[in-house]
Amino acid sequence: MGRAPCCDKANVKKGPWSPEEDVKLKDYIDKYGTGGNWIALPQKIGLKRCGKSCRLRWLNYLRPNIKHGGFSEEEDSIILSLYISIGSRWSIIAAQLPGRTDNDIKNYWNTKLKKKLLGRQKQMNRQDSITDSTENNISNNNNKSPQNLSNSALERLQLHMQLQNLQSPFSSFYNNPILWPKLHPLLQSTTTTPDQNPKLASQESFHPLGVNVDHHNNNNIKLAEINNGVISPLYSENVEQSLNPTHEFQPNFGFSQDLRLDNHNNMDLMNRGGSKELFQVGNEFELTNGSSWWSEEVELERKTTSSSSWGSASVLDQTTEGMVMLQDYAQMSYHSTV
DNA sequence: AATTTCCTCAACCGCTCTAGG
DNA sequence: CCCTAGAGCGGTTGAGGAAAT
Repeated sequence: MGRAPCCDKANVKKGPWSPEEDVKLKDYIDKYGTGGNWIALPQKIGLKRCGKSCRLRWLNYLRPNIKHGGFSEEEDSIILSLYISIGSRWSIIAAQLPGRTDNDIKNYWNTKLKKKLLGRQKQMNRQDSITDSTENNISNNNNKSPQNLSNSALERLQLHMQLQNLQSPFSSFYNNPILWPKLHPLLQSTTTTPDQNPKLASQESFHPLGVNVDHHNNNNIKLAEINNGVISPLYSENVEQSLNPTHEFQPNFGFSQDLRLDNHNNMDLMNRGGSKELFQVGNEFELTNGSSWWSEEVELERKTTSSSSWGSASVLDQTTEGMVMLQDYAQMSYHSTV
């Protein structure tokens, strides 16, 4: 029944590593490397440990250039930005922070950073009462209602809203490009900048925690930020790796099935029927159905037909908000269909 | 000073992904 | 294709220390 264990649990030591064990493991890997086989490694060096445990110990603690504790404001900002963008993909977030491990970042987020941002007096917070009721919905049913939104997505929404209101302790991050996350080198080349687009250069404010849009292209999904019209790819991966291929990615937008962003700042909303509507980023959108963005009837509506509406900050903020909700809603819809 | 509660973080668990046969 | 073993990942646990009572 079930999967065979990766090691003989009865003859394996658990719990904290002793200094002697650390030395054995580190010395061996320093000299010979892992040999590409963690499972066999503990036997080779006479450690009564599971191979997975050795791997974890090496990656999270013994590996050279590991930093522990003392997260800087810049690191906080990067973690926050990426968490809002991609959720709890700790390994991806860790890849943007040299010397940090996914485990470290995960612990730091769960124990400190999240509390710092969301506050700690849940029961006294009106928004958290919404959270609580939604959590109950999550645990009490498994229907396809958007109320099944994950805690992660809710947190991300709360964080985004707080940051929109400049209530975040990291508000300086918004005004300081130095603190903005560095893009992965592979993504940098495709970033659209104001230099490349004179129309964008005229935008005075730049909103680094903008919107993430699912960008389908040749089996790649890209999460991009739209910051006052400036499109900055944040992260990409192969759709076939990230999504179960037997389940089609079907954001339940009501009228749209797919959401695309091309290199000319155009966003395609693919209708279920195959036709598509083309919006240029910067057009006005609004969410209908009041403020209950997780409600089942949420849909996106194009407010005006103006194709050159790069307008005021308030319009752009509204656009941003709507798109954030779109993305979260799409993620939720995908999860609920699996 | 003793006890309880809270917090942190290293480590574990179980699942998915991937490569190779 | 299918199966299997190993790697990798994210969620969770629990020991130990700190803070509160």
